[in-house]
This record gives sequence, structure tokens and C-alpha cells, in this order.
Amino acid sequence: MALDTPAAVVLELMTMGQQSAEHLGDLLRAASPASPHQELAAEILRCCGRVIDALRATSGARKRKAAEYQAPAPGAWSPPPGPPPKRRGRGAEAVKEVVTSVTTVDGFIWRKYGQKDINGRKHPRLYYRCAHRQQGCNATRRVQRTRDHPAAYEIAYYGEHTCRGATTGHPQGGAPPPAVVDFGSSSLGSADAASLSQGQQGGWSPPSVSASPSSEAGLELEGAHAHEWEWHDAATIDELIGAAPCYGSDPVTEFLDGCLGWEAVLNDPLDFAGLHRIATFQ
DNA sequence: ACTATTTGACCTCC
DNA sequence: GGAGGTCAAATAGT
Repeated sequence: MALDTPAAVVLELMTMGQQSAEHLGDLLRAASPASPHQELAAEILRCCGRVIDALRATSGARKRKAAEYQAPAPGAWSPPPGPPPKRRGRGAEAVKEVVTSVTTVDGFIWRKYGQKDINGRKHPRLYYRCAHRQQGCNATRRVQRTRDHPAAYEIAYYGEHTCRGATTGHPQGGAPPPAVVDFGSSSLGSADAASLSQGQQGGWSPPSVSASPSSEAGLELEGAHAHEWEWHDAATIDELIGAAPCYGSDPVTEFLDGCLGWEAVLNDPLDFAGLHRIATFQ
């Protein structure tokens, strides 16, 4: 939610850019240890770092005060009226399971309703349900960082969407903007997850990048037509670098040739005028 | 004022 | 009984 502000978006994008520069530096080192271009990558890295620092300093990173929960009187909690709510059976089959670097780009609006520390897992599991639950949509999803690659998320979907997706109600009927910043396997980020909030007008609102400092899950960029890439259990990030279709024989060249999604992001209908200025470090 | 998120309590399954 | 899943009050954000 908090990342709906341009500054927050810039911060997130700069973080990604920083990660990409790191990745680029690695690739350059691997390609040619003596390459003078490494210094260029290092320069990009430094610039990103400075912008990030400046943004963090000005944003004031408000943090939620720890809730002072007042325990309800014994017996205060009462189950909702009517039949008991149906809980998903433990280990119930997910309709779909995805392992992805972004926690979703599935075109649906999700609302977080719970978080739980899971035994043997370093990161908590996050629970989301479709924001259209009031319209009877019972779709839920479970997001969990993978054990092997904390930058990756296992997303399990449960239930069917009866709402046909929030973004289908796009006011202009046009395709929503491609809002995915696809850094491919380089997104080894500290991204944080939160659910995408829908605008109060009930229509489609631009995809937002949101993060909460306290959350352990990842960046979430959502757009109805944005793509997500998946990898499967056996794949490692390194394997994916080699396997990703956008990489050719020269990974460095391919990297520079636009496997990243910057253009798509900057062409986004969102007002990125300010972003352009910042992105050019002026 | 209203909505979204956080988080401890509670429920259900194994 | 423990672990995972969900609820709902409290709180933050707009």
C-alpha cells in the first residue's frame, strides 16, 4: 500500500537496478576478469546506492507501532453466525502452484489476511484471499519463500476465481500497463510482498509496487497482462540464467540488450516523469 | 471516515 | 497436542 507513492516506486525500482548492476558486474567479471567495463557497472551500483540512500532518508520509513493487543475477555471471541467456516484441509491440493521471483502477476487483486511462521521455514507464510471475496469469490493463495532461494516464492492457489479477476473491469477496456519489472534471475532482491490494493473507485487502478518493512515476503508487481515466469523445483537461479530464452551466447550482451523491463516500466502510463529525472541522476 | 494491514487468538486437521 | 489456516480487533495509512 505504502508504495503507491512515486518515491516508493522509485525506491523499489532503484533497488532492482542495484541488483541488476550487481548481476551485470558478475557477468562482466565472468566474461573478462580484466574488463574495464566492470568499473562502469560499479559506477551504476554506486549511483543506485546513493539514490536509494537519499530516498530512504527522505521517506522517513514510517513503521507501524507494535500492536498492544488487549486480550479479549475469556469467551469474547465467538464464531461467526451460521455454519462454521470451511477451512482448507491441511495439505489440500492447490489448484495451481508457481515458483516465481515476483509474488504474483496474475491479474487478480489479493488481500492479505494472515501470516504465519511455519515450522522449519525461516520466513513466514503469507495468506491472501481475493479482494472480491464479498462478491463470493473464494480464491485464496499462499505465498512462501522458497528454502533454496529466498528471492523466489512458492505461490499456491486455492479455490476458483468466480470474480473473473479484478482487472477485467478495466475502465477503458484497454490493456493495463505492463508493470512487471522483469529482472529475470537477477532479481535476487530484498523485495517485500504486500497485496496490491485496488482503487476505491472500484475500477482498475494502476499496478502498484508495495512493500512493508516488517513483511518477510516479496515484491509484488501486478498487472493483468503482465507475465510471470516460473521456474520449477529442480531449477536453480544459475541454471535459469543459462536457460532463460533472452540470453544468447553472450550473457553480458544479452543482459544489456534489454532482458530487463526498464522500458516497459518507464513507458508505463503511470506518471514516471519524475522517475525519468531521477533515473538519469539529474 | 474509511480501507488495508498487522498480529494474537482461536479453530481444525493430522 | 502441535502445526497450519483463519478470524477479527487494533492500528496505520489515505
